[in-house]
Amino acid sequence: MEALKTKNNMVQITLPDGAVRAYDSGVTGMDIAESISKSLAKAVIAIEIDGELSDLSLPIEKDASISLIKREDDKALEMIRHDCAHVMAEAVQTLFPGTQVTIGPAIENGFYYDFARNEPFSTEDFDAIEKQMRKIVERNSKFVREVWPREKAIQFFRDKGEMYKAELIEDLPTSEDIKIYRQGEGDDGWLDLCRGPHMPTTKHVGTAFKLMKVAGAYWRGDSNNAMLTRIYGTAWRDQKELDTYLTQLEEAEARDHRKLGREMGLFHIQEEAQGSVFWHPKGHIIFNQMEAYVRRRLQDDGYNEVRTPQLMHSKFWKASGHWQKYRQDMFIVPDVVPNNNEEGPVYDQEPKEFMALKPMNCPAHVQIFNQGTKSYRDLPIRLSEFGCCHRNEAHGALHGLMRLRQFVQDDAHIFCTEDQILSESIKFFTLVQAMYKDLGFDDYKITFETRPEMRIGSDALWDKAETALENALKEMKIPYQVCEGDGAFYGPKVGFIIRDAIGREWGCGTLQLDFNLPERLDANYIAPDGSKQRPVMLHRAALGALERFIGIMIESYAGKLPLWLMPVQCVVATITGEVDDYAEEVCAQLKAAGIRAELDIRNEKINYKVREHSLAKVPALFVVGAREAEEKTVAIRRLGSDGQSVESLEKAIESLALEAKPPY
RNA sequence: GCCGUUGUAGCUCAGGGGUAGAGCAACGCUUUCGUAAAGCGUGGGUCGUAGGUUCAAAUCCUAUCAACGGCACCA
Repeated sequence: MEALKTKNNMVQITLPDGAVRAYDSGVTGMDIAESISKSLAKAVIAIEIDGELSDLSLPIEKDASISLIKREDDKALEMIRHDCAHVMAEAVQTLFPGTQVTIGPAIENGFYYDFARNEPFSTEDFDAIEKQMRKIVERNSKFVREVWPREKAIQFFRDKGEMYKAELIEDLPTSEDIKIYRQGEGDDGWLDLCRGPHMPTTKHVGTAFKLMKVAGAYWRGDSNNAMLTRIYGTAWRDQKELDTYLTQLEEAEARDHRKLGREMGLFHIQEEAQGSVFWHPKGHIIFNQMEAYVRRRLQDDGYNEVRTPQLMHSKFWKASGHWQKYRQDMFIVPDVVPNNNEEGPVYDQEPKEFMALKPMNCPAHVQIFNQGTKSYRDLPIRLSEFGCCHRNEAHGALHGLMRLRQFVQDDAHIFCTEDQILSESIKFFTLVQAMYKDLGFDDYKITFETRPEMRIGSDALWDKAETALENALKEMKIPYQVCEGDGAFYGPKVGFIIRDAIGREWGCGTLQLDFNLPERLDANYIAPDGSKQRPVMLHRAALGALERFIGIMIESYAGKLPLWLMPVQCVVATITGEVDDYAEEVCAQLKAAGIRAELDIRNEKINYKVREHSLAKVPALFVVGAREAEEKTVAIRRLGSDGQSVESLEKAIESLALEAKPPY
């Protein structure tokens, strides 16, 4: 390519294919598009300048690499959604005068906008709002970007009664321009404070959007502030994409673990024990299998399993700091024997001493560590427990198996020296990765969460802890997301996050580095020089709460769990009553081979049995009729296939038993 | 905890000021049948709970509880 000379008033624009063109300084994305082709100018909706999305109308005043974004590009989705939020806000303010606007970002699959209004919206308003939105889109107004003086902007919104917007502007850093986007004609056009960028006109929003739900949301995410009304919507490039999304959503809702749990007879929750699970026989098989699996993994990774008290004196929780931070969410009981009468307990004296159901296991594990004298030679000590914990979670937080008041963690605490932090962390990350792979999860997010505002321990200690933990992550070369301020009150935290059927994220595995609790609970070991030293404590759970993990697995597998976890692995179903004896023999042999098998010799047609067991998600159906009994075979029908294969009984059992082996 | 929605048989849902209805499931009888629902019959609910209005409430009102969707929280 011929080298281009840069003149003072020219900028060099590098296109995605590497071509460099010179334009007058102040050239806009639209100018560039027009200079390339008319059709491109028609299709383009935004420009990426040095990797940052911007308005097509923004003048470019220095050399840059750019890429023109068309409406069909993936990157356009975010803009369609953001613009759609603006269109919705205008629609709402048109239909409901007096409603204040606050913020309205694009989110995954759509957008939302938070409104302040005395009367909350209801889904019955959606039709009218959507209709108004379509009018605004059809109006095809330009999105015009304006930069206002700060004071004018504040005054303008105050005069309009938009106190939230005025507050937002006041809090913007003074270095930042106050950008206003107008989407109507003239001075009366609807406008909003916005960082941008936007597409050229409202028409680009298109028609593939739908309002989804209303919800409450606190102003600025703070529960001390006013509650606003949030309207969620979804928006796509075309109707087909929207339809696909809505269908997916419907299918995902059918995988809801609460629905499947009931249908498959796994568990239930009732209001007399809200937030706690009644595991039914079938569900408890899954629970036990998971626990056994974890136990095998931990045993081979050098852990020692323990079991500690449910109720412990409050002094431990005070010493650990949990009392100070979490006592509102703890189940606390007086440490005296009351007279229990019809109404409840009666105390002769006001109780002064208290016990608490353990909300977590760490202080108990420290008590075990503290028994006897520990030498540096003993470290690391890894104490594991299927710890049953109780937390009095807020009502609104409870969610099926995902968020409970009573749950079992695959918890463990590793007591080690500072030198061992890196190797122990890596050992744990390796274990978690192997376990998630075993269980069929390769899509999970890893977070690195740093010191929160409410915390114990000195900043120096936190510096040390955060560096050590982050180093372990870096050493493993795993991509992770930093979440400032999200750590535990005693130390920084790595989180393993998995999504449920409809995309909600749930924290599962975790590793927390803690220099604080050993200090507070006076844990120590004898160092090589004979001095007493504090061990470091690693709090870790691979799956987290077993209940939650099982819930996620149910959703992820749509109830069709791996064979080793399925409560009923095989049903032997007869075609006629004449082969009952053979069917019983088949079932007995399956059980002898370690398969969880059931017999179905009911007087029902085979079609009926096949349908019923398929709906119950029985992974393998062994059908036997006169032919099979005669030949000592079974007709195998596997869940999800509509055909069947006939195999000798021996071979069928052998291959099923092999498949039913747990992954570890 | 906050905002909104919902709460009728085991499940899915209809109804709606005059004293409860369907399908599936359950139970009984008939049918012994070759890969996703055989036929007939029977039983089952005081409509989340507590008050109130009314001659009369499941239906209207109030309170309350729970579930659901978000928000906040999540050691």
